[in-house]
Amino acid sequence: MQSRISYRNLPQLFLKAREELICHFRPILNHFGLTEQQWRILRVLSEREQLEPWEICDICQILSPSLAGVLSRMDDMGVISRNRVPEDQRRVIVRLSPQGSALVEEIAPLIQAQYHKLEEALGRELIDELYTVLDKVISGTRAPVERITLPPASPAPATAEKRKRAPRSNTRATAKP
Amino acid sequence: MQSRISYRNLPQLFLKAREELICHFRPILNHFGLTEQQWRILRVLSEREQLEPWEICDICQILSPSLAGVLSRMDDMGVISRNRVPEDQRRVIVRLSPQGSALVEEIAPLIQAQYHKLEEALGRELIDELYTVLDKVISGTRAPVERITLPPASPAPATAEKRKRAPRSNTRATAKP
DNA sequence: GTTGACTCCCTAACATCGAAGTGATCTTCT
DNA sequence: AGAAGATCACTTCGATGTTAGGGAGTCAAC
Repeated sequence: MQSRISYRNLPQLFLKAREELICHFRPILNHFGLTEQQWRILRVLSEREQLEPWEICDICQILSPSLAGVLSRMDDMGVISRNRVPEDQRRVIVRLSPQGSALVEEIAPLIQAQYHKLEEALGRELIDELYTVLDKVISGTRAPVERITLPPASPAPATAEKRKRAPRSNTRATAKP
Repeated sequence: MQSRISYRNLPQLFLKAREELICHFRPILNHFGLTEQQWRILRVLSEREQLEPWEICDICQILSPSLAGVLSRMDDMGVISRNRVPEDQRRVIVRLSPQGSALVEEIAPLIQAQYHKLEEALGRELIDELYTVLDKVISGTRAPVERITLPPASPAPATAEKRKRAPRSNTRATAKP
C-alpha cells in the first residue's frame, strides 16, 4: 500500500531553521538568566510601554496559561509590574520596571550585534527574503486554508501504565561466564 | 539612551509562520491522539524503517531528554518497538510496530490532503520559495556565524518565592459601601 | 435588580523543552 | 589486563507548551 506524503515536513523545516538562528542568541539570554520567552516580552514592552496580557499572548506567541507563569516569575524577578485596570477589574496592565528597562538597555546592544554577525554570514539578501516570505505566510491576505474533513474517530491506542526502558538483551551476559 | 534593535525579531516570525501552518495539521493529529512530535517520529520511521534514538533527535529536532519520554509513551501505545543492539548494548534500535505502520497508513492520506489544501491557498510559488529559503538557512554551506563576546556576568535577578497574581485594586470596593 | 452570556486572567494536569548530570558500555592507550 | 576517555541512552530539575476548566468582573436583557 504505502501511501506516501509527497510534501517535505514543512513545520519541521521551520523548526530546524529557527533553531539554527536562535542558537546564536540563546547564550546571550542565558548569560543574563533569561529565557527566550522572557526576552520576547521584555523586548516588546520596551517598544510599547504598556501592554495587556492578551496582547502579549498575541504578539509573542505565548499561550495564556504559559504567560501567567512567565509574568508571575518576571514579576518576582522585579523586571515588570502588573496592575489592574481600575475601570475594568478583569484587565491587567503590564509594564517594564526600572530594573527591567535597565536590563533591556544592557542586553539590546548584544542582540543587535549578534544580528549583525548573522546578517554578515547569511547575507543581506537572504535575510530580506526571509522577512518577505515569512510575512507572506503570516499575513492573512490570502485565501483561507480549507480544513479537510476527518474520518470517524479511530480509538486512540491504549495509554500507559508503567514505562520501561528498552530491555537489556542477555546475549553477552549469558555468554560470558 | 534607548538602544534599539533595528532588526525585527526573526525567531519570533518563524514561530508565528510555523504556527500558521501547523494549526492546520494539529487537529488531524489530535484526532488520532497523537502529538506533533509523535507524528514526526512515526513519519520518519515509516520512511527509514529503523533508526537509533540519536538519529531521531537529529532528524526530528527533539532533544534527548524529551525523546526518552516520547519513545517510552509510544512504546506503551504499541506503535513502536525498541530493541538493544546485540553488538553494542548502549545502542537502541527503534522501529514501527505493525500497529504503528497501520496508523501511519491511516493518517498519511489526511496529511497529504491537508498539504494539498495548503498549497492551494498559499500558492505553489510560495511553498517552493519556503523550501528554498529554509534550506538555505539550515544548510551549513555558508560562512559560520560569529558569536559575540559576552560581558562579565551581571547577577541574575533574584528568583521567586511565592508567586502572586496581580493584586486587586480597592478603588471600587472602598468606594462602594 | 437579577439573571445569563460573555470576557479576561488564572489554575490544573500532563507533555515537552533546555541545561546539566548519571550509569552503563565500548574503545583506546598503556 | 587495566585504567582513562568517549559514547549513548537515560534521568533530574525548572520553565514552557497544550488542553481543559474555574472564578471574578462586565454588560445587556429581562
